[in-house]
Amino acid sequence: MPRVDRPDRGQAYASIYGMVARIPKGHVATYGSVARRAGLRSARLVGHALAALPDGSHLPWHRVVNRDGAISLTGGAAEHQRALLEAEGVRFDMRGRIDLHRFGWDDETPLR
DNA sequence: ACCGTGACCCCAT
DNA sequence: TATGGGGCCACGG
Repeated sequence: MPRVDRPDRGQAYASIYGMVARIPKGHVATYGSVARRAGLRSARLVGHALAALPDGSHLPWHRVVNRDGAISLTGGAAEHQRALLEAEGVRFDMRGRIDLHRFGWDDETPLR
């Protein structure tokens, strides 16, 4: 019997991908919120699952950012993600952060 | 099996 | 606002 609070990797990944697919265009969700919505307790697992996506994936992986509203990817990939978001209307401030009060999916509030 | 390393997050100070 | 420490999970050496 699999533990309900710790589903196997396949279940976890499926839940994560399902939630990411629901993020509306022009909005973003955080790793932590995706994890919670998917019934998981690890935000890291979300990042791990997204990193495992094939290049041609239709999933809107770029709509997932960290708690600060910033992009967690490093190097050129970060600029790619930012370009994809800006193309759908998401704005970044001077410090490269997104206002989650404005663009966060479903009442996502930073700072507790 | 142990340890380090992440597309992370939360709390206390 | 900024650190430090702990929790979380998968992977690779």
